[in-house]
Amino acid sequence: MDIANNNKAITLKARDQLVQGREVATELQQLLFQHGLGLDSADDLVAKILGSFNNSISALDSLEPVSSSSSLVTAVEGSQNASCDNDGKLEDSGDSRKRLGPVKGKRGCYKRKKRSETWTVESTVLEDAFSWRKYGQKEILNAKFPRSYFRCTHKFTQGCKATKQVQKLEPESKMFNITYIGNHTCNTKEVAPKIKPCVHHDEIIMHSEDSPSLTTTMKEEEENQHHGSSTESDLQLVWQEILVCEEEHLHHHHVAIYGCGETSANGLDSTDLWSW
DNA sequence: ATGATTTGACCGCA
DNA sequence: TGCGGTCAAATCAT
Repeated sequence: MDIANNNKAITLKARDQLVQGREVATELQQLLFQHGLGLDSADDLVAKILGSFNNSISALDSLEPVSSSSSLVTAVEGSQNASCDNDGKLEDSGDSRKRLGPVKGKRGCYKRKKRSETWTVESTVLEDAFSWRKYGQKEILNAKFPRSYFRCTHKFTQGCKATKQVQKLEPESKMFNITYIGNHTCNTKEVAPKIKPCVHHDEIIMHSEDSPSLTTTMKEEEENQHHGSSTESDLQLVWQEILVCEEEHLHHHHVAIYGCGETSANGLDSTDLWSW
């Protein structure tokens, strides 16, 4: 019944985020210009980012002509209520190695995470500033490659709840879809700074429903506040579709441009991890 | 010896 | 009921 309205709201929300992202990218462009950092590569990158935002917005507009985003909030909030029964207790899903499970000797006795802050990155490299430990891999329906599951190395020592999922996208490309779930609560002082401007993140998408801007993506790790929304997965879907679109436009550059050689704490490397 | 990864089993949710 | 996420024993790497 309300599905159409909901989809429309999601589209509007996605568009809103894109517009904000475009604005911030524009600011970045001006900053680069003003501070005389006019590196050609940086200018090119910003121009591409802007182009991607414009293309995405145009694509959305062709689907759902937009005059204003005013209806967005209420529609989204409405659907949010529908399933937002997050009681907050489910968060500590896998904190204990030995589950206090009711049935002894049974594996997989756990509480599944209901919802936490999630954002998706498409990148050609898997490593980042945090150290991760792989805890699973699974074949995903309709996916060409299995999905790998990582948790923070400090999960048990510091109770860090951050996890990430990594999935290769195309056989011939080195592009990975990396989904980060939850914020790091571990002490990361000793590790590398978060995300540097020259990062390998060719695309950054997020669907943390209330996040003000696409460019705040990686800073999400510093923010623990979260307001649940049932539209998160829908939004992610939208973002990913957008990405696929953009990817077709830009993927030639993506593979070529990045590769700063940054090292990760655990030396994750796509070639090591994905031997297929 | 210790920590990381692999992999099949199991559980929760849609 | 099936899929996706997590657990944990077995195995591998250092």
